[in-house]
Parts: sequence; structure tokens; C-alpha cells
Amino acid sequence: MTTSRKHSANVDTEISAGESPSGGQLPLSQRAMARTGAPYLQGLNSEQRLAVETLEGPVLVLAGAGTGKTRVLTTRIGHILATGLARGSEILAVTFTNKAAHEMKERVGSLIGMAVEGMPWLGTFHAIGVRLLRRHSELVGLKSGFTILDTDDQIRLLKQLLEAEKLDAKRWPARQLANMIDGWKNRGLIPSKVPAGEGHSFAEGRGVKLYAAYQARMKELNCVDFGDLLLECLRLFQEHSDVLAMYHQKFKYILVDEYQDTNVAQYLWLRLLAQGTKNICCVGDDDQSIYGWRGAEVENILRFEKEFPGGKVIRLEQNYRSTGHILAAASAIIAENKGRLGKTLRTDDAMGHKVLVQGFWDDAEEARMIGQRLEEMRKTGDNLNQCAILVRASFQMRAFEDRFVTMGLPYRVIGGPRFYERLEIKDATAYLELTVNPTNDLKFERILNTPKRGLADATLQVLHNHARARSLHLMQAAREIVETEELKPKARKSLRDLLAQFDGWRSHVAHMPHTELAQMILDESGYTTMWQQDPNPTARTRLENLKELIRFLGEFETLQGFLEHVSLVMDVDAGDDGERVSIMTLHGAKGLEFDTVFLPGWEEGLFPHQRSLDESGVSGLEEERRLAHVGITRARKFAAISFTQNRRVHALFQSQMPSRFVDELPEAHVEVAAARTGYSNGGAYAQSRFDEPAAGFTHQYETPGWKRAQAQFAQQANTFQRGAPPLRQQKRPVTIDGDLVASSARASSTYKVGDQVRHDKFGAGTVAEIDGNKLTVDFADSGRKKVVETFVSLL
DNA sequence: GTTCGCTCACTTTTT
DNA sequence: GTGAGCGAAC
Repeated sequence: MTTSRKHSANVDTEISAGESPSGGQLPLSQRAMARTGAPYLQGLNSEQRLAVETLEGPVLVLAGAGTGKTRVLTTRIGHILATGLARGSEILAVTFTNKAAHEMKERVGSLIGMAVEGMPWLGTFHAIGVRLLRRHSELVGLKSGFTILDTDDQIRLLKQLLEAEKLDAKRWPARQLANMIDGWKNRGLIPSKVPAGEGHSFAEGRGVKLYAAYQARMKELNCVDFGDLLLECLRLFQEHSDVLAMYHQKFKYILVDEYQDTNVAQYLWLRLLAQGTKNICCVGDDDQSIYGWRGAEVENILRFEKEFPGGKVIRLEQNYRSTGHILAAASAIIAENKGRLGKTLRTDDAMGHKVLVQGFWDDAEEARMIGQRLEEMRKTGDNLNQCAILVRASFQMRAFEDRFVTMGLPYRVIGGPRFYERLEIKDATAYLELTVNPTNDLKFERILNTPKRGLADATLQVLHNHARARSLHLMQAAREIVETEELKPKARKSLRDLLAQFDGWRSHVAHMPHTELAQMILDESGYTTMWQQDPNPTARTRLENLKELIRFLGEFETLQGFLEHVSLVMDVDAGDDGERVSIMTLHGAKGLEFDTVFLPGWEEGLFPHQRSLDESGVSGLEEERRLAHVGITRARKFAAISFTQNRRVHALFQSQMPSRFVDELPEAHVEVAAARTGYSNGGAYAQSRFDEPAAGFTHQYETPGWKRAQAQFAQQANTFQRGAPPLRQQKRPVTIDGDLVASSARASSTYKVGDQVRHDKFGAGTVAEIDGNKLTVDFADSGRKKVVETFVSLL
């Protein structure tokens, strides 16, 4: 490190003075670069610089925690572009998450000052997969407008298949089948390639047959699931060598982020593409591979040199994040693992605080003590945003939430259900999707009777039969059915009304702003009303979410653009401010860092998790250990590990043993928290049972006072967290809100023909027609438009 | 067609 | 202890 700092300093001198002692040792090209100015290379250490500049041939960058992995990746892209070796469109850069893709785009952009559009092939495996498939859909038996199934749709489809096979849904749950199929897809196996015997575990050996049926059905519906986005690409490349050759030509450089998380399918995909230039650079850390359970193969990274002949391995071992003791503790733990490539992290930072190890009586005490510590920190001015509690399993979060609610300590839970996984958001997008694309049967099923309109299973059955007999999609089948006597009058009318509504909405797609159309759809369909009338307190949040959805929709040009995005990008950043402690799982914390990290629940059976040990034995244990390593390395300045003697496991209290990982911590870098009464006899780590007279506390969880506090907090949190609503209502027109009734039902409009109105987007205009809450307005600048009245104001 | 109540399972989670 | 999902009763 020191050498490289000197080194970059030399480059500086060289530019100004034109001479340098080390200048002569540098390759010409690099000296030239330094002269023309390669500011992005400055500040890199020698390892990083090597990783950036080794462009030819396969390279594996083993980037330990906090060693500047993303920096290397983005600088490498910048370097390729700056040296003119390839254009943005000739670089394939893949990540796992959208978040990572975004970050990379942003950082490359600011590094090079280049437009993001210049890198069309920077994205997630799945996003790039879609892109490839859309281009060549016909070659894999799809039509270009194919849709992507989410997990919900997938399960729904599988359920139908199971039903058709007359299999007991209870004995053979669709979810299990879905997992099995996903597993196969992760391994790049199409139905015919599944090893004999594997499907036998499901439904008396019908597993593979069901998989094949599922694939066939998806083709009929012109859709794919997430796994297919890769699998179908593989098939495309394997069966159409000309297409593959084209991409070999195209992609001059390939970069892969988080390589340790790739599954077999992704590996095969990469290998096929890398056969072209062989310039593939994989960045990853075998010590941070924690996704084995969802198909990631650490083997991919361990075997890199074998699989990519001539490949170089570059290790980044200089850690810029954590202080000495923390790094030493993390290193000692991971050193226990056998199957690893091996790295030695080092830091120039001070030793800092030792890692604190502390035992507690139970999870309530654990939460209380951590809460207390956080409170003290807050009082002394520490930023709670820089503090995190990282748990192994989400049920552990509860104790902390309960405690923090009582204390009034602000916190945020990261990793709950994603925005687009919420029921109301899925329902709403289903309506939007159907308006644009009436052939999406799974979405049609989803909303047919939501809100309740008397169109349940019986009706659906009729529609299904008709659709199958005449090979129509459900919406079309419905159209034909309402013309017959097939349905009871009530259902028939209800269905006819629904179809008419969709026709109405569809007629607006072309000329009505899509946010307004979306609002109209949600109002007229009765969906908003459904939640407004729901006495459940969660309904409020759901309405808020719908509002957020409309707002988010506004960030897209068109409805179609939005929907395409939604199927792949499953998250919206809910920008919330205010200082809060983060509570999240260890998995969720990967890639993040905090000044202070609490690691509770280090107990045998919980961490390492029993199930991990049972199901995967030693490799399971090693993955858990990597998780421990990930956890500790999240901390910059302070890490506190704790365990409890007693924990509620399911319903009952269990006596717990400290995790074996606790004993693997190096004595020299750990401080065992001394309980106030002294624990020092016995040799075990502190049991702070006597620490604090727990008496009064245990009961308070049922007291009315506590419940009140909780309710109050929840309310506050609601208004506070969701923040803007009251404010936003004043600033911009209300979209969906508690008091907005299904607006088309409202008899009279507040406007009359001839009124002069203003619209945010279209400017001033004159009302020409009124239809319920929809106005036809002649705008001075934009001509005649249909708009929803809440979007305009009187001039 | 809807609602109620019983049973079951319960680690991690992205796209 | 709790929530989801399914089947049986209204």
C-alpha cells in the first residue's frame, strides 16, 4: 500500500516535472496515459491498479471485504473506455442486483463523465437476459412481447398443473415444486437433462414431467420465469452458433460482479460468451459466498483458473474499512474454513476497539442492553444511521423492534417485503398490465374477483373451459361468454361491466397521461374503495403504497415502460430521512458498512443455523462461517457480538449454547464484556444474568402502558416515516387518498364546460367536455386531452 | 361465494 | 406465538 501511494505521488511529480525516478519502469502506454491525465487511476493501490490495468485474458479479482471492489470494477470500465479499447456498447458488465447495477452506472458515469446510455449492456444477469431474448425471441419459440412471471404467477400456474394432474395440493405443494424447478434452472437443466431419479422425490416421480408441462404451458402463454431468462439464453447460444458468434464479436470485454454468487446457469452463460475475446474479468470474494442455498456455486470461483485457462488471479487484500482488531477477528474466523482460495486482509488503520463479546440471559435482555448502548451513543452525538443490528434470522428482529418501540429509539427494518411484492402493488399493476396487454391470463385471474364482484371460482372455471376449448386468452373468452347464457345473470352482468371498464381504460391509453389513467383505473375498478372500506389498520398503509405507486409511475414515460421495469426491478427506494438504527439480516447487509455493528444471537442452532448444518453438513457450516465473516467485516470501528442463554425458539423457551464461532474468535482481539458483578470464574464468556435486575422488565410487555406506547409509536411512525403525505397533499393534487371515493360515481364535477384550467404538464386550457371526473380539455399548447379533474386547477 | 377456523411450519432472498 | 393457506360451514 505504502508503495503504491508513493507510486501515485510519483506520477503526480512526473506530470509537473516531466521526470521521475520510477517513470522509466512504467510501460510506455501508461506513462503516456499519465501525461494525458488518467485521474481515475490516481489513488489506486498497486493491487487495485493491476486489477484495473490487466485487460487481456481472463482475470479473477479476489476482492476481500472492504478492499475497494466496486472501485476497481468501475475504474476498469472507465479505463477501457478512456483508452479507447472498446466503446460502451462493447462492454458487457453483469451484476446480481439492480442496486449494484445502478451504482455501477452512476460511478462509471461520474468517473468518465459519460452518459449512462452509452453502456446498454451494463445490468443484472436477468435484465441482460431479457434484452437478449427480446432480440431473438422467435429463435427460442417466444413472441417478442413475452411477459415475465413473478413468483406469484409461477405458483398460480403450477397449481393449475398440479390440479390437472389430480395431485393432492396438500401433499405436493406448488411452492415445493417451484423450488425444485428453480433448482434445476439454476443448474442450467432443461427437463430432458434432469438426471434420472431427481424428480422422484416429488409426486411419485412426476416432478420432471410437471417441469416439462410447466415449460410447455409457459410457451403457450408466451411468458418466461426468472430462471428462463438465463436458461433460454443458454439454449439460444447453444442452438444458434451464429447468434453466439455475433455476440463474441460484439463484446470485447466482459465484467462480472459478485462472481462467488453465480450459479451454474450463469456460469455457463458467461463461459459461452467469454469464448469470444476471452477478456473476462470476474470480481468476487469466495469468503463472502453466502447464497449457496439459492443455487450459487462457490465452486465457480474456486475453479476459476481451471475453467478459464490462462487466467490470472489478482488479490485485493488491503482493507480500507475496518480497524485492526475487527479485521483480525474476522480473519481468524474465516481462516477456519477449508474450502477457500485464501487471502490475508490487512489494514493501515489503527487497531481501534476490540470486538466486544457479551452473553445475556435472554433475547429481551440482549435487546435491552443493545438498546441502552445505542441510546447512549445517540446522546453523545453518534449518528444512528451508522449503526446496525445484523441478525441471522428475521424473527430475531422482533425483540429489537419491541424494545426500541418502548424506548422510542428510531429504527428501520431493512428487507421486509419488497415494494412490488406487496399485495396491493401486485393487484394494481395487474390492472395496469391487463389494460395494456389483455392476453395476460395470470393477471386476469388475479384481479377477476378483486375487489369482490361475484366472479369467483365457478365463473373462472367456465372461462377456463371456454378459453381452452377455443384456445383464447381469458379476457377474450370472457367476451364471448357474456354473449351467451352460460353464466348466471348476476355474474354475467358483473363480468360484462368489468370488460366494458377495461375497454374504456384501453381507449384512454393513447392520449391520457398514464399517471392519470392509472388513478382512474384504480378508482373505477373499485380497488381503491375496497381498501378505503377495509377496517383493517393495514389498509391505510396499502393506500399509501398505491399513492406511492402512482408517484413512481410518473417517473416513466409510458405505462408500458413502467411495466417492463416492474417485472425485473423489484424495489423502489423509499427515501427516508432521519437518523435510525438499521435492523437487518446478515444476508441483507452484504455490501454495506457501518461504524458500529451489533451481531446478536451467536448461538449454536441459530448461528450456525441448525438447518444449515443438517442439510449441508460441513459446507453448510462453512457458509455460515462466511456469514459470520461478512457480519464482522461490515463494521468500521466497533463490533459487538452477543449470545443469550435462553431464547424463545418457536413457542417455547430453549436453553442455548454460545456459537462455536464465538470460540473461534482470537483472544487477543476480543474483549469479553465483564458483567458488573463479575463473571470471571468458570471460564465461559460472560453470562450477564446478574447484570441487571431483570425483574420489572419482563412483565411490562403485556402491560396496557406498553401496548399504548406501541400503538402510539406505530401511529407516529406512520405519519413520520411516510413523511410527506399531509404535505404532499397540499403541494400536488391528491392521487389516491382516504377521502377520494370512486370518482366516476360522483355525479357532478366541480368544473363546468368553458372553465379555464391549468394542468401541471399541459399548461392552460379550456374545459370542453365533462364525463364524471374526467375532463376533456383544449390546451393552448398541447391540444385536446382527456384528463382527470384532480390534476387540473381553476385558473 | 364468502367467511371462519383449523392446521401447519417456522433461515437466509434476488430476479 | 403467529401468520398463511386451505377446507368446511354458512
